[in-house]
Amino acid sequence: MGAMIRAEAADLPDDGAPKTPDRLRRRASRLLSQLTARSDRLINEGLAQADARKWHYAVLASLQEYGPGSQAELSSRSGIYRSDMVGVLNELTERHLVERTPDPTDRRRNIITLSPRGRRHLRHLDNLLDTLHDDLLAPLTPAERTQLVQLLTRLLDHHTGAA
Amino acid sequence: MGAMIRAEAADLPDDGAPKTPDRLRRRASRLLSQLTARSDRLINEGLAQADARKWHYAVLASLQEYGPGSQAELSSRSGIYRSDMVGVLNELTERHLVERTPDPTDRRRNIITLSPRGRRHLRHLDNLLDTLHDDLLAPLTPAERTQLVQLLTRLLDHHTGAA
DNA sequence: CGCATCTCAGAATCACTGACATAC
DNA sequence: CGTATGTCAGTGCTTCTGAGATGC
Repeated sequence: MGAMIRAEAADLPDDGAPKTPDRLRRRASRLLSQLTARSDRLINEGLAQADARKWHYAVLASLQEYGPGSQAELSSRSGIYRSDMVGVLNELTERHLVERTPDPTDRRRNIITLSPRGRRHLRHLDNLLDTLHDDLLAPLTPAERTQLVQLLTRLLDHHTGAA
Repeated sequence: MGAMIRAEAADLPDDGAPKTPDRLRRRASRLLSQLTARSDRLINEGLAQADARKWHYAVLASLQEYGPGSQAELSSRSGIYRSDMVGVLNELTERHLVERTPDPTDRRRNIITLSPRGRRHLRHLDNLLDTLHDDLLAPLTPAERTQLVQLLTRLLDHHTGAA
């Protein structure tokens, strides 16, 4: 039976003896990817109930914060690839959340603007994401949450700036 | 030009005015997934130079810490799906890092054991991962690193236990 | 019989690349 | 001319599902 094998295993935790017990669970890279898997699922499922995806939010929020822009500009703002932006904007225009109009001063470009309906939708998504993050960060105190955000921000800035 | 559009945007940061400026960058879920993308690439590329992948490490380390076990047991220990464990173990046995022998007491099972060569390889991977994590966590002090690990651990435990 | 184990085949998703036409 | 833009097609990887064969 499995129980027997497991019992044997407990008796023979190996000779080479890991320098740090439990090191598998404590590797930051593993914690990050496992937690992110959970987080992504939580966020995706939550947003799906509002007929949205996380890239929708990224684009809408960046439009509200920085104003209208070309698709290439939206790409660098939100971190989506130029090639994937096309599909996201197709979905957003289908839902009449943004408008995609040709730039008269540069006919290669489209100017993307947030529609009134998009603005309303964004408010909805923002509230939705607030509650989803409450769930995601449930075990942490407010102080710990801001600390986590700070630590992650510093790491991300370091790796996006340096690379 | 793009500069013009961007200047206009700065003048019209929008009426609805986001409750929290910069909220896009501060969403924990976004920080997590973006940082994890960087982290995963860093770790994968580093391990590739040792002809390894992160699942190799997970399996080898769990074998050293908890001793031999069936494939199903290794699955739950390391978080890999049973169906994907097959391929990982194929790679590890090809490299003679583990041995896969049928369980005499239950002929459905294989018992996986760490080979001497696997033990040596694991030591190598552990050192490699130490330096990779030094790079990953470079901007943080030792105290901050352990704090990050603690916060992430608590979050992960909460979401694996509850679900 | 129901259940567990190992295995394989394939779906679904995502980050990412390459190439093209058009316009600057 | 070299470069930027929007678009589309397709790769590679990973997570995850489903089903079959064998043995309990």
